[in-house]
Amino acid sequence: MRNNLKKEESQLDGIDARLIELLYDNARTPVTELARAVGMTAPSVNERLKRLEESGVISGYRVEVNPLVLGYSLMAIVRMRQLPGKMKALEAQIDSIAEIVECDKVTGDDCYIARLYLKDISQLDPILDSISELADTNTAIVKSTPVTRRLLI
Amino acid sequence: MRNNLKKEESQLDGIDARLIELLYDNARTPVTELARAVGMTAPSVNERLKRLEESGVISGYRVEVNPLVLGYSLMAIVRMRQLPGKMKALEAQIDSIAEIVECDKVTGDDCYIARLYLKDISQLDPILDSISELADTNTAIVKSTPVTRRLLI
DNA sequence: CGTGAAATATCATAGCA
DNA sequence: TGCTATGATATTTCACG
Repeated sequence: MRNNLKKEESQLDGIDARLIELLYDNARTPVTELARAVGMTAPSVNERLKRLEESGVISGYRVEVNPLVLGYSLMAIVRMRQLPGKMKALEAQIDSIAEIVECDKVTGDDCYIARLYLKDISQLDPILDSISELADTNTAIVKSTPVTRRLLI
Repeated sequence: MRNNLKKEESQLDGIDARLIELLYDNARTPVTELARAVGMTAPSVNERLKRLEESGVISGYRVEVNPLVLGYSLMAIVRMRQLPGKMKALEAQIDSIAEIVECDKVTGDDCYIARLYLKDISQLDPILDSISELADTNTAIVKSTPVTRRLLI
């Protein structure tokens, strides 16, 4: 994985866009099948994928795991505002909590917004307690997901 | 993709967990290479993957695209509270905005929390305007991402 | 950037432990 | 559940337009 990410917009042609859509649907689709779908040969598709990877457009291929099936029946979104002088400690604490799968630092009154999976609601309190000396928190439980993470190209 | 998702926790053995980690790192890793990594033969790994897919633990394999390289230089998190009687219209509007790549409906004062990509800051106002008759909004710009979406198993 | 062809590697299935 | 064996596919490289 190279590091020559372009900051400027690298526009995709129709075929690259289609390849990415197909790989978003199933990242393990064989190159030959991708080639059939876009009306090209396997080697050309292979080269296109290499270019997309090396230019940084494609940053990876990831398996997607269903947290529900693993017993994580709740998702929560926790907004945090660190207490004075506690920023680094808060970030370390956030990083150490495995149930936090994502966290952004943002402008505005809330400083951090994190996404959290829980096996049941009783897990929430200990986790929030472990943060309470570092930040004020505000927790929302996810009831449904009108837009599931989707592709933007 | 079958639909026999188990609601109860289906615990992974060490090998399944390792396979998922390897596929989280690179979902296109050939089965033979996975097999080498876990000290098994390709057919057995293949069967394990099938089982993980059919039990719903693995819900898919997705390409990951770097929005920065495509010119989306800003990420924002928008919290929304729908105005009376506008819930369905708001959900439809949210769904129609391609830049919103994710949206959750949550408990609490904010009803919806969405993640948004922007090519530049001037794109923000038109998008918020298109929502303003359906919901009150509160927007935070992402400054950094202390925890990038990570695997929970 | 694309192709065809050939060498190498991988996948899928079936039969057995 | 796992392994070996095997035929069918897929990937990769290269010479060439």
